[in-house]
Amino acid sequence: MNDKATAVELNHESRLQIEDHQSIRLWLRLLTCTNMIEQRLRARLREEFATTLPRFDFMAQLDRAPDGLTMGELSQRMMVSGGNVSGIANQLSGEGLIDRNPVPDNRRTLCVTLTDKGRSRFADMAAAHERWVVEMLGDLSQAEHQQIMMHLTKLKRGVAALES
Amino acid sequence: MNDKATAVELNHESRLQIEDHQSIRLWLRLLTCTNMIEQRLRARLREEFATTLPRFDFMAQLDRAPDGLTMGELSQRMMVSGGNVSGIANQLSGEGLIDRNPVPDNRRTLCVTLTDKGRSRFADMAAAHERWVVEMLGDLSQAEHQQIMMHLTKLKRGVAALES
DNA sequence: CTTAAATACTTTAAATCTAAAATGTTGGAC
DNA sequence: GTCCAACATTTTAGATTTAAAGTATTTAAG
Repeated sequence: MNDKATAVELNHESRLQIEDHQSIRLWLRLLTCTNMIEQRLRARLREEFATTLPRFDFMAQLDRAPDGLTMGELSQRMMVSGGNVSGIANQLSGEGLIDRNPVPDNRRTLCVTLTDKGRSRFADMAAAHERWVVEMLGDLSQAEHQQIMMHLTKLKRGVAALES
Repeated sequence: MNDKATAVELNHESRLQIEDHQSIRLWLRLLTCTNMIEQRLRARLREEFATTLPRFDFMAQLDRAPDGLTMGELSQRMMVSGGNVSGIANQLSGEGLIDRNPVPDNRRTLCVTLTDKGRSRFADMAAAHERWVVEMLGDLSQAEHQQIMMHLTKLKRGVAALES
């Protein structure tokens, strides 16, 4: 990338026409920010840990849930389809990073947990991941953090409250 | 989806442990908001226009650039890989929605424009798309809009300014 | 002029993702 | 108890995505 200033201009919200509405602008700005961060995290995970964002996300969800999660819970939390979760679970299970445990009272359900190996592997990645995120969001002050959080919370509630 | 309140809780930032840092929380909240909006837009585009978000985005970029865009410009603005843009261009070209014009001075370059059919098709989708976005972001006041925009602008600059 | 590096784009291979169908399980109505 | 709808997951088929390799063109250095 030759010219950073140019690169910044050449994404979603560039050259919006004046009559484009404010909501659209806000949505495109949100999308651009998320994409920029996501692409950097994706590249770093690949370069430094030879893994992918969905695999990292899968393990992150499990790390936050010491009692394990069902496949359905993982699907909801990762906001991806169930079939997708099955595929990633096959990989991680094959590599000995997770266990899929039967649940006594319900033979339909699987409870997924990190193995010791998985938890230790994730710990390394999580520390780096946090450094990267802090590096990217570090320009914002504590107060700004809180304001954006507040606004995004309201936004999220509003979207979630819509029907369908 | 049975219980909206439950669904809202069961995504990326749920059950974060106390020691998780604020930047991570903010990033996950950003990701959740974007994903929620993106999934709704994706579903609506499929249901009502039998198209996909990347195809819509491709046409939106062209609609905003009356003189056309090269494949490389499209790739940068859409923030996706070049190969991806090639594939979508093949589809849209096959459906007569775009033209790929040679550029006199540079035989490597293609200048992509919307056809009349493409521009008219896009106009319908854009109107609906804008309604959907306004519906989702409508809870926020004018002042809140401006504040979030300001913050996201700062965030975007900060991320873009990082090396690599 | 010749060659090599850079550029613009396409192709390829592999992973991811989705929606929908299929499989197996559970629970309640009757 | 039987049946049927709901549920949890996997499988399938197809589209999308990416990174990297490949092709063709341009630029510029020697």
